[in-house]
Amino acid sequence: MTQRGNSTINDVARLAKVSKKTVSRVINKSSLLSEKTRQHVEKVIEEIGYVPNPQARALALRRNFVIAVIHDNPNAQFLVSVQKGILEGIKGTEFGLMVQPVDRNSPTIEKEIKDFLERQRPYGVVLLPPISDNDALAELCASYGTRYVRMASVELDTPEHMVTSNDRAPVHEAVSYLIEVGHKKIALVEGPKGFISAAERRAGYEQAMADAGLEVEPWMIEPGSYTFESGVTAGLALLDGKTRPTAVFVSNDEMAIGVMIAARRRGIEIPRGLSIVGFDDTPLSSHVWPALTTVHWPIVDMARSAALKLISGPGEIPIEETSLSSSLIKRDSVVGPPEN
Amino acid sequence: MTQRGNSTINDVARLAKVSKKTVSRVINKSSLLSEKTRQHVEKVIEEIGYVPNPQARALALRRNFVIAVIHDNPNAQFLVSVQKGILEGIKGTEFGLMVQPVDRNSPTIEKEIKDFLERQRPYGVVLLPPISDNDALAELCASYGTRYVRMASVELDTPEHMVTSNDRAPVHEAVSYLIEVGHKKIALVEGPKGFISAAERRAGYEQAMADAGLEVEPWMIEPGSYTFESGVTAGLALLDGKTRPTAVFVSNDEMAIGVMIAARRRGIEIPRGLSIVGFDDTPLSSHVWPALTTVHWPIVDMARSAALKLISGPGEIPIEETSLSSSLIKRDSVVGPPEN
DNA sequence: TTGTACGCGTTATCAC
DNA sequence: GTGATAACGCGTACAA
Repeated sequence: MTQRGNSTINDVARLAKVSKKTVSRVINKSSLLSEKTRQHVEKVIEEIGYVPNPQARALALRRNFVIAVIHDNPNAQFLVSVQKGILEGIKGTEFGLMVQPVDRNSPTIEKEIKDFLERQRPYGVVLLPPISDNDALAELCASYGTRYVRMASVELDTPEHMVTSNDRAPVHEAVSYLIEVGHKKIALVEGPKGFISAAERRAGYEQAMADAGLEVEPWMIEPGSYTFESGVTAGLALLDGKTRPTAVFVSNDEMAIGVMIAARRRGIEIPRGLSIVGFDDTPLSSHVWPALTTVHWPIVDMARSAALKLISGPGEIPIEETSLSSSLIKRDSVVGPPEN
Repeated sequence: MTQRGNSTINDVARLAKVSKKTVSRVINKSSLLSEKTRQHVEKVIEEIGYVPNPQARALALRRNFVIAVIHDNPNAQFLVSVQKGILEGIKGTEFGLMVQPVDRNSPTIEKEIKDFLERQRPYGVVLLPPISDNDALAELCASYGTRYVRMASVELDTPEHMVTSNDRAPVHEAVSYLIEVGHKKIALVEGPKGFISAAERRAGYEQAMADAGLEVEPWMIEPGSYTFESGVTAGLALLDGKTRPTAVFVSNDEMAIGVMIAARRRGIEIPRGLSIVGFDDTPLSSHVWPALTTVHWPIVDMARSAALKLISGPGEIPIEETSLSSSLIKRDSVVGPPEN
């Protein structure tokens, strides 16, 4: 088969007996063109199967059509949701999506990102949590003239550079819900130290407890790292402690599943013996037994919004997505506390 | 902050009082250079913070440094594993990874891919199942001079264009294992019609049954679509049937989790009441209760191998990854059949 | 070992 | 409306 895309704008110009610029105008749908010329040129383009070379365009325009997501996040569902959202955002445009993982704990993280930026020069990047809270990385992007948007649970930057979810309020709602159905001994499994989202979710928990006049005792709080295993560990610690909680808010779904497993190991039935609320609303959460009550986190929407912010011109502010609020999804992992 | 990467090779040449070509040689580490000149030029590069423009390079070299994964696969864990493998394969190179989803059921799938190829002109693409079995799509890539590698369960193309896993043998092993521990009424939950992997896994099942002199009766086979929900449906159908299986091989983990849920709904304990074997060995499979016995599918290795095939020159054949065989991971979802 | 001149395929300028 | 001509920034023959 003859290889496509081997003809250039010059070939078209020659065959159509017009100038390169005219062909360029046809391609870019310039309005200053006689209908006759346009049709003629389009016919030639069609005939020889010409397609513009994106690399040459990128050079001439001094920009390419690539946006990248830079992350240090091992959670598969989260990553795919983000990619889905960004792809929705750039759908119908010329943009494509690149993915670049980095190592948060590496001392060379800045160099990793630098290298990536230099090698690919994406038009824009979206920074995912937890590395999105690193100001130095954002500045690094800026120093290359690369547009960036940061996804986080707190406003860390100017609005044009941020897509923010409010984690605190929905967690407050979730914990309040536990309190409403009668729980008093409500534990918290935290996210990793240093993660903004972890701090926000903890704040929501503490606030809800305080608002209800419930004291948060030290044994009620277990550390976690957003992984399944850490959820199991935290769950076991909670269940093996002197005092047992009757309910627990777990800072993400994956850990919540871990807590469920821990409960099973101790022969505790959920939700009778322990009510659980998670955070994220990953597909997983409805695939376990019992289905997990959790906070829906609008990752896809956030990612779409981020993409739109990146590709929209400086003037045209994208319509603010108003549905970026999280909400409590009530399923089967919560009931009132056991009588006693 | 002054913006990086705004200086060009000409600036360096002028300041260093050498020619562009000499600078180019320094960048590309040509050996034909006096050490003195090299150091001098490198100093200037350092001073003005010059970094080569990748778009210009791409134009001059007539190739960019992007490889893309094209897929129509909704499974998050699978996608992320593939991305991980590819990224491992291109680590240390100049390549970056793009992601392009397409709609398998859309009549315009060829156009979608065409548009993507024209817009981005990746150096190479890896085609994931199930669309990897579409010869027309592979030819499409070839017609643009884009290198491609197809991931599948069967050799569909020449070795340079294929990364293949053998699904049949490990499924045979898995079902044989069920037979060994005493099961006779072993059901199969199939993958979607038309998927090569589904057919291969079914073949492995049937062969194992035949080898053991066990007959596969019609009620033993339930359709599925690789989704959790279809697993629940298939599981219920199996359990509500006239005859109940004592074990079931489920063609992927997600459906296997669905079958587990179905069993719970019917009050059947796993593995006592029903032994289950899955396929994939996703992290999920060890996060459920009981932990799922399953077939480990070396997706990451396959993807890495695919990337290496793409970026290696026509001469240098990459070392064949020998560890691309799947293997049975025994966990807790299988015991012998109940006595009777 | 280094430099000159030109090509890569497109867009932008500015005159016609 | 249209067309020469010059960027855009880097790589490569070929010459020196």
